[in-house]
Amino acid sequence: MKQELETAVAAACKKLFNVDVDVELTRPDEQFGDFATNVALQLAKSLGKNPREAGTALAEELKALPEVKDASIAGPGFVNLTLSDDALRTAVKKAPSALTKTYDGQLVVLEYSDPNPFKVLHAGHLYQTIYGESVANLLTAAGADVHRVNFGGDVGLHVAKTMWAILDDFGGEHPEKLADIPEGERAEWMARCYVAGTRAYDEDEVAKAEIVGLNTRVYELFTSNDRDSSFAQIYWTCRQWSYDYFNAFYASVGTTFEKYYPESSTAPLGLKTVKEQLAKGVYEESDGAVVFRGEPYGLHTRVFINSNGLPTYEAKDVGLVMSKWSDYHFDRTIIITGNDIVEYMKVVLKSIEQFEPELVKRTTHVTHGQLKLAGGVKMSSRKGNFFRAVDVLEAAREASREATGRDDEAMILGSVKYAFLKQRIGPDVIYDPKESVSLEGNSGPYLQYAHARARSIIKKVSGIQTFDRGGSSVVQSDGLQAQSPEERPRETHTSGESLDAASSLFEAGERSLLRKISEYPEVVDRAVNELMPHHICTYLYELAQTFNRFYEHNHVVGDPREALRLKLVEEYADTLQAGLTLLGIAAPEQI
RNA sequence: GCGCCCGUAGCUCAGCGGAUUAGAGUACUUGGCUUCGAACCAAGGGGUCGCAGGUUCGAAUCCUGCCGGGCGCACCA
Repeated sequence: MKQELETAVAAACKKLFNVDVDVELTRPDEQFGDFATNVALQLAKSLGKNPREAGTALAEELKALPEVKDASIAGPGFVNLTLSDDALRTAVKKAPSALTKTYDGQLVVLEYSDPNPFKVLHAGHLYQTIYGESVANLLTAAGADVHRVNFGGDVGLHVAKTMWAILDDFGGEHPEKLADIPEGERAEWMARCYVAGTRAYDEDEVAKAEIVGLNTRVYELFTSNDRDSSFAQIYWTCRQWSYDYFNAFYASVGTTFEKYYPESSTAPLGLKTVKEQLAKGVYEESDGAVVFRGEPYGLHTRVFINSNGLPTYEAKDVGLVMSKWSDYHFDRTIIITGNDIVEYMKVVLKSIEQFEPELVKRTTHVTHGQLKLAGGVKMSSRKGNFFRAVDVLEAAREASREATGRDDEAMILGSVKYAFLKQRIGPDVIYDPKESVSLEGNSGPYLQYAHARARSIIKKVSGIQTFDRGGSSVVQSDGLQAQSPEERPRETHTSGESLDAASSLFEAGERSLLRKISEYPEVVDRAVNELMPHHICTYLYELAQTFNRFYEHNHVVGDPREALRLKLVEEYADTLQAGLTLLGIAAPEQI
């Protein structure tokens, strides 16, 4: 609807003023109308006209459009448009198919979460998982073929630190002692070892030297394909424990990754690529290391291969990017990480751009801020007072129990997801468990409740009217693309009245709700284009408020306009559900 | 020191390809449940949009400088 109107407004400008303009319609305050444009203000100068004059002429011209009930000039020169009720109804009916297929047929590789084996899944990983999953849903809705992948360090210094602490704990290379670690405590035990290893590395010179040695040994497990030595048995078992834990955790929050790219697999390719490009002059040697000089591009210099000949994170990332490229030949790849590595990533990508410019052109790096607990508690995975992914969920669970006395997992997950997603991606996120589980205000549970309440109205009516249709099938039916769309309510109750009432088919409250529902595709489009799900959150909350206002003043069941209103409730519930689904949040029929 | 990001109501945030009277939530005050789930709705107080310039008919939004906060700047990830 929006696009058609924009085209029509542009055409009107062409006709009236003989100019080509890109018209961007906005959604003004409801009192002004359904859409607004400021083209008159833009054009006034070049046309040498008074903006109100130009706007008045444009408004007159637009009144002739069949979709437009009213057009008027306002303020300095805005043209406000009000849709006809027919146009509004059509817009809502078409809403599901109105999504712009921005990514139609494109293969998109989405990389997020990226936890390291041998370390803990921390709160940031959870944030990325939730955000990434929502982006995946958005892209899919926009027509993309999305592949979720995950990158993580199964080699590197952090692994050596954990391994050192394990060996220290076991008093040597005793893989048989792994059996003593209870299954449910494996992940936590490894996290503790990492902390112990890190402390030893920082405080004990001897341990530090041993850890550096272990780092090389871990790499050698791969080059020599060692799976049998005592050291290898410990390493491979713990590595698998990590991946098992990741998979279980992701499943519990509703994500499945198609592919893990362990660093051990990207390191050789990265090393090879960097060495090749070293020969071609992209990288250069410096103090025994291989570096990329970023200064000519306004960036800084980074080490890709250290002076021991081992690939650093930089080289592994080169390998990762190259692996994804050869595996998928994607149209676009989106990498989601914390914003502490923005500059780092620029250097890595700039270096790759020197030999694979197309690949870099297709890469988007999205970053987010740190997750903080309300109250200003700081966390550090190094010190061991880390804020783990499970801690976030546990905090929500506890707050929810306190608030409702219940333990509803769908609601708890919805709380956390919504709390994370409602904020614009980028800045730090302050998470307040109590607020997130609150049933009042802009929260996940509020929306889940709003949805369940609407479903219960529908259920109630279907129970009274036609036992034949069955409650469950009614609520399951997708009203937005329903087989029996708006005709039924219209003909039943309103078509007759509408003929003499020149004003409108819908009463004010009904129209407000309908108008709000009609915005859905525009909001999703925007969220897709900006990769920002928070637009959907803002919208859904406004939608629920609009509905509650309608519901407060308009009876549905038993009203002469019941059929039409019921249809509205259905459209509303379907829209709410669709939006929540895009966010990765469950919309139960009952809570 | 250099670079990147961020400063909007007490708190947490929308709005930032300029524009119709700066919006929500929360907290506070008040009113509304014999009626479809009140987990709701309505009303009120609360803002020099960090500060100062600039561009513009018009700036929270764009540009410059400053102040405040976060992060990053060679062999960690």
